Amino acid sequence: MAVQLVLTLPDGSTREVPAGTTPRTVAQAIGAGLARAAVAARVGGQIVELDRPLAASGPFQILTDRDPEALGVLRHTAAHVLATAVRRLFPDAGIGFGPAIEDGFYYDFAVPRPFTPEDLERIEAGMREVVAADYPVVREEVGREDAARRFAADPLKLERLAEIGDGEVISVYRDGPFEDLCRGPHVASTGRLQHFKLLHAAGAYWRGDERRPMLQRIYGTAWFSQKDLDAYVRRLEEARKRDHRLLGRQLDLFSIQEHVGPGLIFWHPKGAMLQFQLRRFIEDVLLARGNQLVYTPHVTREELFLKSGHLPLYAENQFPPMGAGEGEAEGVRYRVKPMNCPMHILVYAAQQRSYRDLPLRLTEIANVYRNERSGTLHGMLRVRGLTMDDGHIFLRPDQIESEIFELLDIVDLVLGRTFGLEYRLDLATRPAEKLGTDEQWTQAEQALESALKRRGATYRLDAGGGAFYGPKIDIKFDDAIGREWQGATIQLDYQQPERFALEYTGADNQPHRPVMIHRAIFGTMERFIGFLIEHFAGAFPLWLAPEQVRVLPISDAQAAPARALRERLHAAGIRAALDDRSDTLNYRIRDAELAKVPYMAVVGAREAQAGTVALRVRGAGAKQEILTQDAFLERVTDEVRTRRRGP
RNA sequence: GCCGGUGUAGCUCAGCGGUAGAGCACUGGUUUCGUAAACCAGGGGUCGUGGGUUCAAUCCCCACCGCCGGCUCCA
Repeated sequence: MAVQLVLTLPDGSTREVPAGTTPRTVAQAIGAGLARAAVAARVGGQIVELDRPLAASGPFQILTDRDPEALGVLRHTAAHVLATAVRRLFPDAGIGFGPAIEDGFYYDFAVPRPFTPEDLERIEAGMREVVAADYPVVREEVGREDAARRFAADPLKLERLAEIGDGEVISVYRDGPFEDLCRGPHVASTGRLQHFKLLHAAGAYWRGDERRPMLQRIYGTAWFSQKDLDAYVRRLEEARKRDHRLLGRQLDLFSIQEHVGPGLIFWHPKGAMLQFQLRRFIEDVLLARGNQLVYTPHVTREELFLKSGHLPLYAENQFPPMGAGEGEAEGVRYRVKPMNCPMHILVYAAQQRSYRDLPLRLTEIANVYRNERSGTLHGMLRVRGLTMDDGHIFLRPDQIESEIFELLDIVDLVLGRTFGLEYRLDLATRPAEKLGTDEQWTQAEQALESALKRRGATYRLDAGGGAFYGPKIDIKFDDAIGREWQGATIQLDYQQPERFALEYTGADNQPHRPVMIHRAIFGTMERFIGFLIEHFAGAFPLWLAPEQVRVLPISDAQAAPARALRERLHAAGIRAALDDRSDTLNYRIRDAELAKVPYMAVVGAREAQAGTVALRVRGAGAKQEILTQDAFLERVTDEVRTRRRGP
């Protein structure tokens, strides 16, 4: 007589089954429809395949093709199907890892030559054969020696096997001819995979370690329906249209000139206007909150960065020394600065500081240069010449929490309340290699955490992700294609005040060492504006738009009144252009729409007569609105002043 | 930096071992127009750079540079 298990279903009801019953049987007992839609099951907290015998009582849920977790299971199997096909075509291919990832899956292979696009086509066709064969995906638990025998020809798998602890289950999944060391779970058979597509191949270091061999990774995507697959492909296409590199050219915002150098941005007038508006905005915000502007040199004697500790540690990311002769000017080696912190420290240290001066908040929108590795450059999102909105705050340890709280508020004011952006907060704590005492770290981490909690912010814990000099809060966002980038950052630093022997005189008339916070709200103008371009798809809110209004006379007869309207707008501080070219109105409207100008003010005979404008709003199509010039001016200036997000 | 792909006019792209083409953009002219492309004409390219093979290279080979997709790294 088997032991009876009690399963608690999601609706709260319970069901008694003998131990060893499979989820599939339970699903069938609940209903034939559910059994058909079933992909996997959640038992306790764990997702298992449908044919895994149940061993314990507890919460139980059948996952169908409507549960997001089920998609992960399907994609994981898709990775195995991929490996099955690759092994068939390339029997000697070594296998690495093949997980499900967001929107798809990949598998890494050790092969003597990289896959070609033609290989991918053959492999995808091979996958369709594996699907058509509808191999059951069979789980087997094996002993260590058995596993070692099975994967004797796969050194990468053996490496993984050696890491599995003695108490842990070693499981193997087989579909047809292919066997993989794998934790699972999987769908019941390869036939379940129908709607998939291989996307591309790329090199990837084994275990993400650049000292280890490079494997060939094949990426793919898989969905439960053709409709979902099509929607995904469309989503990728839409995302590509928002790419800031494409829009940057189409809207004439910026360029990168090959003969000047990669990663160096030319801000064209329209892009420069974006940056100008953002600078004004952030400087206003910071000045209103007790920051002081400074300007500091772009180059320095190299010793400064030796003292700060950047050299030689950071040398790989710095441009080499400059000057006459062998990297020297008058016998001294100069470097262009990759960071501003030592500069701001010198401003702090230029006079004696009292505890009454703290927090001392120095801020500078500064250009710095970093010799980023060539393969990492990416439009404006990753550059070599960066314009940081960089600030350094010098304070007493007891001021940390309130200052962090204040900084988080500025971040939310700028990113959240002004732009309506979604961003994530990561609390990065002490790494293995660190400087400073454990007490300092504990105090610092607690200060960051309690500031986050006091704000009611949700954040992820990035354990061990802190800098060697202190913990930090990183603010991250996604670009159009879904890649994650770091924008704002708030970092505590105990190290540099130490290295530069910074002091302030306390109320006790004794010298004390201040703590330092590095902070950036936008991060860099390049990355932030690149991100904004993608976020708004180039259709910037009025206050940011390089060109806010375009005045369009219907014919030459309205040239004078149209010009007068443009002058009125200029006088009101509005960036207005006049398009009185001899092209048709339709042509000029199309031109303005493509340039993503927020407002088109059309002036025909009727409007010229009545002192009105026929207003066309970007993206609103032919819907138009007739209003007086006064009303129009008021509306526009009001929207600019309040930094409204529209139109 | 590493792996793969790629580079033809300002942009998007076609082409091919016999020294280059389209659309858009630009310039000139005609058109004066009521909400997403009027018409006609014209100018514009050392085919990324440097070597090599060849009677002849934009095309084939090599190297370098840039770009794209990943990996690694980071604001």
